[in-house]
Amino acid sequence: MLDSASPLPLYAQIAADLEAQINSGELLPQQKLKSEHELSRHFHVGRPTVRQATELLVKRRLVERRRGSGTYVSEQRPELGIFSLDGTLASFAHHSLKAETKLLQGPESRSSSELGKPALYISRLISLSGAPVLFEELEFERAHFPSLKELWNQSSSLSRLVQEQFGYTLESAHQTFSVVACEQENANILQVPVGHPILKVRRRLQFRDKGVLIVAHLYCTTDRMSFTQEIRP
Amino acid sequence: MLDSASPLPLYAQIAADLEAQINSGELLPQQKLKSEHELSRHFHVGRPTVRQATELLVKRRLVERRRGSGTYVSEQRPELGIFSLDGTLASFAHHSLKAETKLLQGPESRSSSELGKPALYISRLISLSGAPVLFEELEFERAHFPSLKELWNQSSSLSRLVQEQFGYTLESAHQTFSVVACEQENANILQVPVGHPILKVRRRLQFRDKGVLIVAHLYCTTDRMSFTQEIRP
DNA sequence: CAGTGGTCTAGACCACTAT
DNA sequence: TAGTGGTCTAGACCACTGA
Repeated sequence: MLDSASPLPLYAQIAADLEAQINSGELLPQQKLKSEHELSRHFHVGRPTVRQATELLVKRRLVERRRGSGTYVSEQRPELGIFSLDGTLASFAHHSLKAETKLLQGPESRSSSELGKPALYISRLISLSGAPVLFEELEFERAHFPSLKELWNQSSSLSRLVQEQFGYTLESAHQTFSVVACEQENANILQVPVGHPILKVRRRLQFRDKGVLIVAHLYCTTDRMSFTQEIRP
Repeated sequence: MLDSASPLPLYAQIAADLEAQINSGELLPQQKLKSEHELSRHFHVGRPTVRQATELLVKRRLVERRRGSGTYVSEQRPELGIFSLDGTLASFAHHSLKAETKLLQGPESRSSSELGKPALYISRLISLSGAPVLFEELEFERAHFPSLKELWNQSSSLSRLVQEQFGYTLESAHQTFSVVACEQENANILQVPVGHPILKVRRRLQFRDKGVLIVAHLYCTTDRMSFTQEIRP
């Protein structure tokens, strides 16, 4: 079950195990987890180790503890708004909006003006019932994402890719908001008149020990769609 | 030193003690804290308790742990961008911009359309070297902020007021971004032509066990000033 | 009432850092 | 090598919840 020799600490392995049970549906929302004492016996570890594990899940709001009662799977899956840190695409899935994503330019090499280093460029367009609402340009520092072209999958979450495939830890995100007049090229893509005011967001993602590895520009037509974000302190 | 009878757990008391030392300047940035073993002896508690305490400070980025070396006071005080959760005003202070804030309408009672309950209304204008850049309207659920008029202080941080004076814990913030044409009233205030596109942000602040107690509307002239935000996962 | 999570102790071994 | 933080054990007492 658990591997003491693994570089992953026991509590992280336990957390991963519990998370897998939640994701697989073995543990349903509002369902009570085994008590800490039971888990302690089940995994053959001390209770503090179990607590370290559930602590991780509590912080990620996958479970909640109720004193005197038990630990329960959270009712609501964490909802993500656009401009969240978890990626642009993920935020649509939770709103039962049928958003179509179209990759405009696949991963291709480019010299980045913002990263100051060779980069991989991706642009995509997200539409809602046929109307374009969000045009997104992304640049990845190429040296840190060697096999991005192969791993790239249009339907998967970009943030998950970075986290799970490359193992980089997002430290912070810096975003700048401005209202701009839509330029010719973007006007064609977003199907708005040239000069139409749109929301532009410049996003820079900083990773632990790595610096800024990803920059993105988002162009949003807020008259067709509300863009929301949810933040937790 | 520590009070075992206090409802505040020991680790929280220790964290508060260390935080006070940092804020008072007793502990300077980059300075090393006593080792966990030393702190354990000093406070007459077990080392896990000390770790629980520093864990709180690590999460708030006041200190950072370096394995094999020690625990150090963080170099940078956490910086805040506008649209952060820590309030609108605070974000200017860290950018060495001389922003003037003018209270347009003092705390006054109003029925809130958004909160659905009696509210206290405040509006203020923030200018940069004479040019208005941000108009902010705030509504507080009146029943939860009884003495806001008296406690209100134009220069102090609003978020600190809520946290420290009223003791409410911010749970999450929900923000919606849209580009709108400036209406007559706001156009006068922001000194832009009627119909000029501006960034509007609707912000709802949710507090633990209380629900949404504060809603705000921000109107930003992004052509005069960049609005940025920094988020940490 | 029994069971739960919240807190805490007094140790232990390890990997890592600095000297 | 000595000291540090990272992890873990095997207990303990408490306040709280729910039957």
